[in-house]
Amino acid sequence: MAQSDTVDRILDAAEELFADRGFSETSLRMITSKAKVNLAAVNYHFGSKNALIHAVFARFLTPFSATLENAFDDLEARCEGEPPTLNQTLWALTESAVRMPQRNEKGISIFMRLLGLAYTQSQGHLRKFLEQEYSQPFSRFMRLLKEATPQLSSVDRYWRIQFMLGATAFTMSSSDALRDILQNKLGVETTVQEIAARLVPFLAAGMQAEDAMLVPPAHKSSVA
Amino acid sequence: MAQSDTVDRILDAAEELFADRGFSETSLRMITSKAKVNLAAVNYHFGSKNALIHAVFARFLTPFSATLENAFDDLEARCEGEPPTLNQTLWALTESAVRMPQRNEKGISIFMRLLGLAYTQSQGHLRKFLEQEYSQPFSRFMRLLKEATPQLSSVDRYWRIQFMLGATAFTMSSSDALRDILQNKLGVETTVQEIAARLVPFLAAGMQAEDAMLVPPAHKSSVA
DNA sequence: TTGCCGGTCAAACGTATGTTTCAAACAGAC
DNA sequence: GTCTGTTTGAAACATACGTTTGACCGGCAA
Repeated sequence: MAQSDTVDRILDAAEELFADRGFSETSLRMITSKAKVNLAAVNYHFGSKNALIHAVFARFLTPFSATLENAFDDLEARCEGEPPTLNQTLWALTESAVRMPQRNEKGISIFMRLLGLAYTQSQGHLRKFLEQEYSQPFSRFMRLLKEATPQLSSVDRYWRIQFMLGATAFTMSSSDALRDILQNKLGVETTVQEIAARLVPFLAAGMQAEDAMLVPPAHKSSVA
Repeated sequence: MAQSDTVDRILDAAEELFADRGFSETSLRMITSKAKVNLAAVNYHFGSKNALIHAVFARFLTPFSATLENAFDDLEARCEGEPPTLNQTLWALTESAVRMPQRNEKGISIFMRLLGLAYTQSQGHLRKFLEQEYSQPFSRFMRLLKEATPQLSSVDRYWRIQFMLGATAFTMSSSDALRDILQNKLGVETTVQEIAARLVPFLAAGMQAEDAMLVPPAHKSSVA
């Protein structure tokens, strides 16, 4: 009943509300009333709303980055010196995300949505916090990407990584809404795992597209 | 000096601040002080903050959707019954965006960033407004995409369109910052047109990737 | 001149926010 | 049981927000 209960209830409520509505649009009063906790508890246990946001991210990002490091270790061990392929690298990332122990069935999509928001919403303090705390697995991922696409120029690779990040962050940040639309329009249920499974081939194909052409194609030209 | 000046100054300031910081994080007082205009002017000329947001979008979205319809008309006319290819359709869109008359050099990236925010930030009123006002060119683009990718299932196509939107909105929305990073890291200058020229092949390749596999690949499997 | 009206201005309104305060309740050690 | 440090509770605080008000200005028609 002591600290851990209140702290966890606050984190649970905050996580869900942040994912639903964003950070600025979620007030401490919404959080504390959803958590059935006194308003002052947030500032008592966390110090400030920003610190609460950091705590929400740390709670899933710290174990996730550990899982991810292990996945990368395994991958590199299996490859015995050969650099892992692009597909392998992307799958190591998505599998680590999907296989994370989840607090409830919405765990993964909340997780993804929060990451998308972190990129999208211009919360300077959040970006600083994430860069300070989790730069290592991020850099390692970037290195693996580089080794998996030696045919790309640095500039091409740079931009294509941005495109991948964008497709991922954007899709995940609105994945609930997108799933709803899909269900209403086509009557199809979708899990986050399936979205990820659709996303990875898209990213891999885009990443390995023919060299970017710097002029529009002639009329009536075909693709491929 | 009369109405138009104040109205435009408010729109200019709001557009830039919204693109920089998001909607909820931008107060009317920030806007009016940047625009050097009295606080009450916003409510006088627009009625409310939400209506101002709508006006900001309408100012560039209305001419853009007209330009886009023309580009699609031209494209379909040139194709004489044959459905335009995916590459042609994507180029028609990007060219329309890039060729729009811009108020300043940041015009395009602000434009893109706002579109990304509209999708990402959970502003129900905005989504409703955009759907009501601009459903026609959007539906037409969707139809062209569908005809250009008959091999895809509806569900695959739906998700891949989301991935394209994400890569585009995300990249363009932060293209200023990304360009700066690129210049510092690699010493390369980049224009929005060049980014678009890199983006289109990435999108086309991703859109036409092999069917999504719903399980991770076996170890050490290659891509392509 | 007079009257009017679209536009601007400083000031205030009511509300919601994050944060702080301080007394009460609690737990565990002695 | 008493003491001590920690956690909760209701209330208040200061601030920022979107919006409204009513006085004021300037041009223009009558």
